[in-house]
Amino acid sequence: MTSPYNPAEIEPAVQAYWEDCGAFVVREEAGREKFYCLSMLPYPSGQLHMGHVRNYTIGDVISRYQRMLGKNVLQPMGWDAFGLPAENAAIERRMPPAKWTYANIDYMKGQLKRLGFAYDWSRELATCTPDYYRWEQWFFNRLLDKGLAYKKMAVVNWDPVEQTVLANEQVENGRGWRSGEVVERREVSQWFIRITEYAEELLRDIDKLEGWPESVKTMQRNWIGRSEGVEFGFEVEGERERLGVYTTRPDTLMGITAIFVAGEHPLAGKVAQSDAKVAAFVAECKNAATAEAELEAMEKKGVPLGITAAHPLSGERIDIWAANFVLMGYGTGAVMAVPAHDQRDWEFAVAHGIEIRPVIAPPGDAQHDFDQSALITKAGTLINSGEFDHLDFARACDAIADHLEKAGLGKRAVKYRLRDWGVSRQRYWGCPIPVMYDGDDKVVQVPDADLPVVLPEEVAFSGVKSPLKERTDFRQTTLPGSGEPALRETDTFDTFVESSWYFHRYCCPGADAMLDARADYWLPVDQYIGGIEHAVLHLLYARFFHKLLRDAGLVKSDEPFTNLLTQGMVLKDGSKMSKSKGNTVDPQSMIERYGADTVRLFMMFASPPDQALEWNDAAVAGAHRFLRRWWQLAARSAGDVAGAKATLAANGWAAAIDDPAALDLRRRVHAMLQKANRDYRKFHYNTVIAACMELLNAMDKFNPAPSADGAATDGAAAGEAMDPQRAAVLREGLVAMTCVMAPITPHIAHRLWRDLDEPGDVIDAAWPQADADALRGEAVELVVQVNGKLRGHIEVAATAGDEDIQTTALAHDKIRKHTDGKVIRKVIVVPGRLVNIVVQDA
RNA sequence: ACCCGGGUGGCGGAAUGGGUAGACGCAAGGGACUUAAAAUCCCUCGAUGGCAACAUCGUGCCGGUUCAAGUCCGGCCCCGGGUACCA
Repeated sequence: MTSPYNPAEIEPAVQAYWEDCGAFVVREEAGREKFYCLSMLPYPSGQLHMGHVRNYTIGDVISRYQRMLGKNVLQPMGWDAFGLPAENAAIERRMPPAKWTYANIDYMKGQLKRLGFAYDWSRELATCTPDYYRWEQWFFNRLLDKGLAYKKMAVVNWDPVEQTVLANEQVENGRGWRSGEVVERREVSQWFIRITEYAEELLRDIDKLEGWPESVKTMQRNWIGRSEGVEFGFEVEGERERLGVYTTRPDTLMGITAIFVAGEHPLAGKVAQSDAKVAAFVAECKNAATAEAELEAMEKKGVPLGITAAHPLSGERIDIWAANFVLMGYGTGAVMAVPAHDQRDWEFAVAHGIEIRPVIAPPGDAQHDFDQSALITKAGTLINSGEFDHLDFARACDAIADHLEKAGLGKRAVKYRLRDWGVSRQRYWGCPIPVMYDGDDKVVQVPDADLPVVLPEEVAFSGVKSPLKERTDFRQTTLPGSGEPALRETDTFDTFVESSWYFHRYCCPGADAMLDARADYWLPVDQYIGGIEHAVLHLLYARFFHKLLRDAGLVKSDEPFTNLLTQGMVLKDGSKMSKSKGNTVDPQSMIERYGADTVRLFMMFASPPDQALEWNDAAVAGAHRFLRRWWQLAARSAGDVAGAKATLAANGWAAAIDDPAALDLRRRVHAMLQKANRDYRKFHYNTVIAACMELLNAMDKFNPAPSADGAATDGAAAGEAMDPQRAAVLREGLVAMTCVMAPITPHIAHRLWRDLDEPGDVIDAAWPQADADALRGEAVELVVQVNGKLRGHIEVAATAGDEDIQTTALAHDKIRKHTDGKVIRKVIVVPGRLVNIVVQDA
C-alpha cells in the first residue's frame, strides 16, 4: 500500500480485469430500468483526437454514474467507416480503402480501450461491413416499395474537388463542407429520400424534445423553415397559364406594384427568345449562379420583361420583371413585390423607379418616411385597400385569403424550406445503392434475397473516378426472373444514411433482420452526446430515419434521442485544435505521460461539458498532482476500521462522535456528497471535482503526511495508530470520494476501493447519499450586513430564533460601530444565511 | 439583418429560487526542506489608499426595482455560434 501512484501499472491491470469478467457486456432485463447512453461514433481517420476523448469521456462518466444508480446501462461503440478520406488515403498510399480503414479501426480501438471506456464491445459495428449495410439496402427496398425513395434529374451541388454531389446541408457559404471549394451547379440523375413527407412531423415533434438544447431545436426549426401563406395566380397578357406566386403577407396585396420572376423562370425564358436584353440578363443569371457564393452581397439587378399581369383584386396592370434575387427553387420562382412594406422590394423599386404604394398605416400616431425605408410591420391597419381598409394584420390576411379562395384565384398554402434528401454519391467507398437498370435503362430493384450487393473491397484505386464503373464483374448482372443482362447502379449512399440508424443496430447484434424486438427494450436513447456541428445534418436525418423505421413497424417510439448534450470544442491558444492550425495535442502522448485517469480528470475539470475547453498542459499536471495526493492519503489511512465503524453505526454516527474535528470532517464529507449529487444531475462535473478537491484538502489536514524528520505536523505522532473514531470518519470520507470520483477516474477508484476493504467492485457500488444528520451543525455562522454591506460574522445556535439572532447581531462590536448614533429602521433575518440591519442617520 | 449563446482576477472557471463575489485549479511571488535541482510542504495573491486595524471601489456600459442585484426589469456596447436574397 505504500507504493507510489503508478497509472502505467494500475490502468492496464484494471482494464484487463474488466475485460476478463465482461463487466460492460449487457443484456435486456425485463423489469429493470434501462439507460442507453450513446456517443456519436467516430470516423476511423487514423488516431483519436482530443475532441473524441472529450466526447467519449463525457459519455463514459454519464454511463458509469447511471450504472451506480442501479440502472441497466448500455454504452456501445462503433465506426462510421465509409467516406471520402479513405479514398484519398488509398490514392496516397496505394492501398485499398478497406484495408486502410480496418487498420485504423484496429489502432483506434486500442486507444479507446486504453482510456478505459465502459463499452460493450460485443456490440461493436463498422458501417462498411456487408453485415451492416445489407440491412440498409434492404430498408431502401422498403422505401422504394412505398415511393419514399425516388430518382429524378436535379440541379445539384457539385463539388469539383471531391467530384461528387453534396446535399444542401453539406454546403456551407456556397462551399463544400469538406473540400472548402466553391460548389458548382450541375444537372444529374439522383436518388432522393422523401424527407419533405415528414417535414410537418419533424417540426411538430421538436416540441417533445424537452431534453434537447434550445439552440439545436431552433436550428432544426429554421432548417425545416415552415411558413404559412397564400398561393395565387396573376392573369398574364398573352399567356394561358396564370403566373403563380406565394406570399406570407396577403394583407399587403393591394400594395403590389411589380412582379419579380427568377432568371430561370419559364416566362423569362420565353421573353428572352425575342428580347435580346432579357436574353442577356437570363444568361447572366445562369453564369452568376456559380459565382454567386463568392459574392458576399450581390447587387440587386433586374430587367423588365415588357409584359404585364392583372392584379387579382383590382385588375390593375402590373409590370413583370426578371430579377436575380428570386430563387427558382423556392415557392413558385416568382414573387409579388410590395415596395412599401418589404425592404428588398423597396430597394429594387427605388433603384428602378417602381411605385411605392403604402397599404398599412404606421401603428399609433407614428409617421413613416417612405423615402428612407420600407415600413415593416404587422401592427398597423390597412389603408388604400378598399373594402379591406381598417383591418388589422390577422384579419386582413384572413379576409384577403378568403376572398382569393372564394373567387377561385388562389388558396392558403404551407411551404417548407426543407428539400428532399439527395442520397446519391458518385463515390466508390460507400454502400452500393441496390438497384439495376434493364436494357431500356429502367430501374429494377434488387430482390431482398439477393442482398447484400457487396462492394468489392480489393480494388485498384488510382483516381477520383469510382472504380465501380470499370469493374465489369460488379457492374454487369442479370435481371431477376428473366436473366436478361442488366447494369448495376454505381452510385453509393451518402454516409449520413449509415449514421442515421447505427444506434438502432447496436441494440440487436447478430439479428437476422434489420432490427428485432431488442430495439424497443433499449430505445429511445436516453442520453446522446456529440458535437454541435451535427445540430442539423446528422440529428435531423437520424430523427427522420427513426420515423421511417417506426412506420415500417421496426420500432415503436416517435423520437430516437430523449436527451441531447452537445459538447463544446477543444481549444488550444484560443482556437479550435486542428491539424491545419498545427495546434493539436496528441491524446496518446498525454496518456503515456500521465495515464488515462489524469486525461479524463483534466477534461472534466477544465470546464462544463457544453462549453469550450481550453487545453492547458500545466493544468493537466495539476490534475495528476491531485490523483497522487489522493492515492497517498489513502495509503497512509489504511488499517482496519471495521470495529469502530460498527460501533458508530450502532449508536448513530452524528450522536456517537465526540471529537469536534471528526464531527467537522464528517460534515464536510456529506456536504461534498450533497453538492456532488446535485451537480452530477446537471453534468457540472467541474464543480463535483472541485468539491472532492476541497474534501481532500480537509482530509489531508485531518491526517497529514509525516514530515521528513518523522514527526507528524499535527495530531497523532507518526507511526502512532489513529484514534479509531477518527479513522472511521476519515475512512467514510475516502470511500465517499472514491464513489463520486469513480465515473471520472475509474481505474484509481477501482484500486482504492479494494484497498479500502470495500466489498465488490466500485463500478457496481450503490451511489452514496448525503446524511442530513451529518450536515446539521450545533451552531451556524451568519453574515451581518449594515445597509447591505458586509460588516461582520456572528455564530448562533442552529435553533436560535429571529429575536435571538437580531439581539446577537446588534450586540456585535463591529456592528455597533456602524449603527451607533443611527436609527435602526428595519432588521432582515434570512435563516441560515444573514442578517441585514437597515439604518438611517439620526 | 434575424435567431441562439456569452461578457466575472494574470488564466480556466465557481457562486441553490436576488442573500458573504472570486470556490476549486493553473500561473505568479515569498518561504521551508535540499550541496543543488526536481518533487513536496507552508504563506500571499481583484484594484486603490493605509504601518495597521480598516475604508472605498469592483462581475461589459447607462438607468431602474429592492433592505439586498453577477443574478430581476428597460436601453445600449462588444465577442462567439447558427441562418440568410425563403417571398
